[in-house]
Amino acid sequence: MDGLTRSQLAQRSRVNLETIRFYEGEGLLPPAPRTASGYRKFSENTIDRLAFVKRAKALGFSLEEIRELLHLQDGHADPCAEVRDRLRTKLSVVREKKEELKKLEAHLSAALRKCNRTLRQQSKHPEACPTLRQMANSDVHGGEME
Amino acid sequence: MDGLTRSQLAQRSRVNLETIRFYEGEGLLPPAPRTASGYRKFSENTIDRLAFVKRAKALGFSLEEIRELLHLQDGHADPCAEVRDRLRTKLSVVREKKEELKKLEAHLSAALRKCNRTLRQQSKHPEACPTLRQMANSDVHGGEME
DNA sequence: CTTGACTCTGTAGATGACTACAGGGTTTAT
DNA sequence: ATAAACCCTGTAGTCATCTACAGAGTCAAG
Repeated sequence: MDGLTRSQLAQRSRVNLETIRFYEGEGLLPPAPRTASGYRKFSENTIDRLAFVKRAKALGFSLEEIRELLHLQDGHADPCAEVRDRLRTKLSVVREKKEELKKLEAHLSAALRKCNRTLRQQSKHPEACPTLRQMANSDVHGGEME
Repeated sequence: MDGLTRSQLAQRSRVNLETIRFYEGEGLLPPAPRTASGYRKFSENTIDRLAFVKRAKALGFSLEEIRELLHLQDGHADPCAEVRDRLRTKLSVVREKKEELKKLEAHLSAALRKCNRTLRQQSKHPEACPTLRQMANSDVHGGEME
């Protein structure tokens, strides 16, 4: 028999049982088809969808934004031109995030190198580790964000 | 006279007035030095620090995690080896996020290309735009995340 | 045909991250 | 020297995102 129950889906995708219902209500999952007695039956690919939501969340997208991404994905066959515009917007957001992460990675790995250097020399003079200082100002772009 | 008032800092870094006090309380900003009458005086680089917080938030880090990043950055001269371990952990988190974003970018730009192709041909047969379908399953890594 | 595990709905509680007062002191401009 | 514009603290309210009941129905095993 195909179709997962809510708790099966919860286990398989490692989200809370109640969260599934919540997501359905929020439009992040499509309304699940029901059995005669009203039990939800989820298809396998709901697992993928939940994984997608999880990943997008971890990248700093709100549920609202994720809903948009999913609608784009579901190809709610709009006047395609509008879809394209939204895609462009999302794409630029994603690229900005990538840039920010690149900077952050650079800061962290520089700090790590410094830290390692210090540790290697610690046999001679213990103490110290002036750790890392300013990794904050990755360019102070006078920019909005809201 | 040097030192920004709370509202000056708020304006310059485009965060809410109250958020500054909140962040101070949460340890995301160091306790600001005060004037004789108890007014806070912020240094210029607090602006950078707030910018850092904003960026990190947009990348999906919680305030808790950001506090850790900042502590690392402040070089609270710990047994350096422990700092290094934390740096490593953060670094791997950042790299994972980068990977996820790369996938997401690929999905979105593929969708965009498809969308554009369709639009270019629309003179002949309007309608259609089977938009994008599955960009969700970027590999179904059977993985945790919490 | 009962019992225990599971489902449903609706609603309330929890957590993180702000945001907005209220009541009172301080500074500045007139 | 008084009003407007700020600052302080403490506390309460808001919004997003879950998470946990409570009360009632359903299903599968013994």
